[in-house]
Amino acid sequence: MLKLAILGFLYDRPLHGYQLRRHLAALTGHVRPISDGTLYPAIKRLESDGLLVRVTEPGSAAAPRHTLHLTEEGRGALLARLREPEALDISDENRWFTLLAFLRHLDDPAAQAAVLHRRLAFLTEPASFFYDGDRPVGAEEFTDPFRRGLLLIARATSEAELAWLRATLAELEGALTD
Amino acid sequence: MLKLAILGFLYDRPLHGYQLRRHLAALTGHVRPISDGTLYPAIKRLESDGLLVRVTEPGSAAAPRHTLHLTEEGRGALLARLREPEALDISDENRWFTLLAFLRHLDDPAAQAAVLHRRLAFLTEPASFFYDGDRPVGAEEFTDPFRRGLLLIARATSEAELAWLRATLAELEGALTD
DNA sequence: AGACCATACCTCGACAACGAGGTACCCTGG
DNA sequence: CCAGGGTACCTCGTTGTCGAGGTATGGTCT
Repeated sequence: MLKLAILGFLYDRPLHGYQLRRHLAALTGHVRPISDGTLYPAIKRLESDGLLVRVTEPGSAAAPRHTLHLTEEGRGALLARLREPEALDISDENRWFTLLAFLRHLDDPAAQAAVLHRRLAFLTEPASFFYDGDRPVGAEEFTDPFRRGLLLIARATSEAELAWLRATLAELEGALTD
Repeated sequence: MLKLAILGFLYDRPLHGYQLRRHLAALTGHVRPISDGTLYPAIKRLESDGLLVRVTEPGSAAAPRHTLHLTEEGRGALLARLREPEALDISDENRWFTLLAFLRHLDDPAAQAAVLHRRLAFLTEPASFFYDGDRPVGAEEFTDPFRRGLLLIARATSEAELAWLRATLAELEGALTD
């Protein structure tokens, strides 16, 4: 997820580590802050994989800033990841949101629509949170307000997203046949 | 999160590993499946921490089943965790949902209300996903449908949850003053 | 009898993420 | 003049998670 977000932000423009940290903090930070001890090793991994290069800028600020530039390989890696996301990128809320934040980089409405279709399929799949043996237990059956709320919120969330997905798919696919 | 879920399920009734696995699969599995290589070491950790005991049942099924029973310490650990959740339990959707699933075990409406208040405070905190410098960028400003959708869905989700939180808090606190 | 699947449990190596700590510089205010 | 805070980067040990693999038994289908 971190890898995806780093590539996504750098696709727009080169940034140095600290700026990247702030962008990441805005995107996912209020939910799950990323620490330095996570970010910098991740950058190193991406560098040694050849997805980005660090350009040292001697001037300006306190410590020597390493501006991070995506390589062609890095740009390709991002696009490949966006085009064919892993199963977890589709199902996990946090990862899906990260993917959504950068899906615009994929400059192909058909491919974008395909990704949205995968999310649509995931959300319309029947799934329950609780089972009594093999029988799914619905929200109405719970006497405690918390599990009832859990199911209610999950339903409201997925309905809001489904509405958006269907509208956006119609838009994208309308543009295709023009 | 896994620890919380294991303790939560075992609080209701003793289970053996395989049953636990199925309960976990229902609760979080469609979003983020847990593998055996995660579950069994987690059980061992809880055992060596004295939070549960394994009782071997020689009869019935294929392999000897180890039925897992919470100890008094385990029950206490769950209640303590529910009573004073970590910051990530409040902010991270997945972890919050897990917490919500077991909050009924906390047999004290005031403590339950306190936890909901923390989530309420978190959700009403102003936070934006994207910034242009220091200025937060709103949904309306994006031309790409994906970031716009991201913000729209996030808003719808949090509104649904806020409505439920407020209603449930009123209920819980109404019960307190009776 | 043999193949196959579900049940049930476990280990191992690899890796991602974390927090705590450290280094070093600049600027501002007392 | 120097303390404190922001900028900027990095390391290290610990923990959690994963996937791939292994072991074993009971039941079903052919």
